[in-house]
Amino acid sequence: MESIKIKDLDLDQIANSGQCFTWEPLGPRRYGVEAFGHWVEVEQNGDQFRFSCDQEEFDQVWRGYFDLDTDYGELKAAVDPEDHYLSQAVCFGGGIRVLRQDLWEVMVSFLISQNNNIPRIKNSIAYLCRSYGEKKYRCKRGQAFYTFPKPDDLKNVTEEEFKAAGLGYRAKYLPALVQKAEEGLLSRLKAAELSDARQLLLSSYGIGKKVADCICLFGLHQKEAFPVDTHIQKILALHYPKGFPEDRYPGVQGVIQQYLFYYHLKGK
DNA sequence: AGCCAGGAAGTCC
DNA sequence: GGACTTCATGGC
Repeated sequence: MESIKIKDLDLDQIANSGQCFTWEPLGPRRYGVEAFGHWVEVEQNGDQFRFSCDQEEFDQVWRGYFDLDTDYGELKAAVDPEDHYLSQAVCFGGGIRVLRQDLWEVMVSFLISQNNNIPRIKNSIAYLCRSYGEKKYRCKRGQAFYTFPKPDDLKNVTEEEFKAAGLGYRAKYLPALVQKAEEGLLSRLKAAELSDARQLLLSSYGIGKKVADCICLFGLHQKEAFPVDTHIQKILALHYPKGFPEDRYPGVQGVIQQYLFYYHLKGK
């Protein structure tokens, strides 16, 4: 595919934003990305991007995955200019978008993420993909890649086997989630309102408020979800002692949350 | 070496 | 319903 211009997208920022864990760094501003059984290599040069796929796959898979039909410039322009911390955060991480990832992959990834660090989460997920995902090839005679295992691929995996992925005490949560997926949890989540989706998730073993909100935001693309993790807690305590003014950003709180999170994670 | 990690369940009161 | 403890273990 020929080079295309995309605004408000920075691959390095997204790769390090803690919302996706399987991007493979291939070089400067260049990543291999797997989603929905497809593989693509993307390279960035300023606001110019090269996708290794053809136009049809781009329109069918990657335009949606990178959320390219959403205008993030408009959203950023609505940030309160008197909110200096948020303004700096947006300036620092303005190339972050909320990806439209696979729901099941997000559920498992963030179930694993609790009280965990991002490099370790990536290692665990890579292990799960290698062990239980489908092996595919980037192109004819190309290098192999592994898809994220589906619920069916995991239904006979024991807690002990999950521990081999380095999940620690989180391993016991996974068989329970697989079971719920087999019982149709995913389709119910997709059909639910945000508050109902949250409740459904909260009733799953090992999923609490923060993980539920992450799944709503990253897996269901409910951008009003505002996950509060350790980083956001520290930001709130320091910069928003009266609480963050979520009301000012109706429907896009989750995107704002991402700017704040990334700034605290990678900025100073 | 020791602290921390995109927290949640269990156990008190 | 809140505060406090426990939970595995790799990364840095």
